[in-house]
Amino acid sequence: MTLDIGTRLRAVREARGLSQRELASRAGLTNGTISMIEQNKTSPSVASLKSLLDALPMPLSDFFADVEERSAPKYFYAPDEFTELSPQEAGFGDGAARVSLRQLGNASSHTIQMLHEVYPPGADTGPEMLRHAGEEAGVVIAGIVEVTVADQVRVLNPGDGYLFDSNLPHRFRNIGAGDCVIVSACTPPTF
Amino acid sequence: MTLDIGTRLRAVREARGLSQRELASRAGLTNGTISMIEQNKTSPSVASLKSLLDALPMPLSDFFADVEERSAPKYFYAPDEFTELSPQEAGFGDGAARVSLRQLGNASSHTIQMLHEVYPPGADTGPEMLRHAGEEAGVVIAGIVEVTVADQVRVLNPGDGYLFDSNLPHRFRNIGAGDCVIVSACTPPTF
DNA sequence: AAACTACGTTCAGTAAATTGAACACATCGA
DNA sequence: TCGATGTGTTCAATTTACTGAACGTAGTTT
Repeated sequence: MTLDIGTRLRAVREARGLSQRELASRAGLTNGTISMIEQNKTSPSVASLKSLLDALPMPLSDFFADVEERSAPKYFYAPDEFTELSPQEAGFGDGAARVSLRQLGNASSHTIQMLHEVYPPGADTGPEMLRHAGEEAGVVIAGIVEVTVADQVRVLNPGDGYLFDSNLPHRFRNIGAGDCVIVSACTPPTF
Repeated sequence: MTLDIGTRLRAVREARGLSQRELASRAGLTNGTISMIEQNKTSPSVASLKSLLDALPMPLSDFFADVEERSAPKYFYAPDEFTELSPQEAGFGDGAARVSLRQLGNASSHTIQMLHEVYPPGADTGPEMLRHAGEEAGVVIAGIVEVTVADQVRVLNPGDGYLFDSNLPHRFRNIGAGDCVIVSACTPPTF
């Protein structure tokens, strides 16, 4: 529970000049429940929280907008805090191994999306070219990848980079014997 | 539970191309739990919902923003759906009876705030004049009220109305023998 | 002081969310 | 056709949220 709902609820309750018991009776809950929620001793069900906010009144989206903006902004991420984006099969060729697209943070709340990508040998984004809005750039960390952008085809080795408008049709293909690792960035984030 | 979290969660999960089991393992929950949440058979704890949204990823505020905007807009309110605003004592004089300020809907998501006000005999907003931004207007439904606005004092009877800039100091006092009922509107809503 | 009232907190008991393992139904390849 | 793998659902067991009544404190009234 890294989410401080308790102090947020207490703040908005006191801003309305309500006691725990008053709010409880309006929301159809008990004062003890509110006390424990405000101390972050329990994580209320969404239904309970909705009852409380209806009695204030305040919409859930406003409540969480403030909760999330007050929580300390996150600047740093450990490897296991990246979120895997590609559940779907993207492997081609033999092993049908999976492509890994691990995203840094929550792109939907930022204007940039950074990915740590791993393409197993033979992996291919497919002959049907990708196109989407924005720009993307990347650097090859390990392995060998063939990148096609519009009418250009280029083989990139570790240390090489790329940068192009995402509207241009493009394709990635691991033509090496080992995994290909790329760190890339897109703006704006694409889903 | 008038809040359709289930279909909302299912929509965003499927938009990401995730199965219930995949999302469950990323969020540290079980597939059964997600199934029941998506069918609205349980109301998840905020902690659980946060885990699920972190794994997508999506902020809680965005999740509920869509939930609430998709729910049919509410245009009509029964008497018991008004929310009481004034827990604090406002009665003066003898009985120290309570003023009732019942608000129509959720003013914080609108630009107008409508109140159904009941002042018991002797009730008084106090000699210290009120001032706040916006404009307010009202109609007296029952009883007799003395209204002071700036340097003007006027006694209003049922059917009478008022309209003034809320920045002007003002005061309401029930000088009748029975309850005084007023329906009023403020813009923008004041808290 | 004593008695009253309103406040937030605590805790055993109850109700509900969550688990873990089953189930039923599809699709795919041998 | 048969197993293997994928999907979502269901259900007893367990963990957790929630209740209801207690408690301790602070401020007022008598």
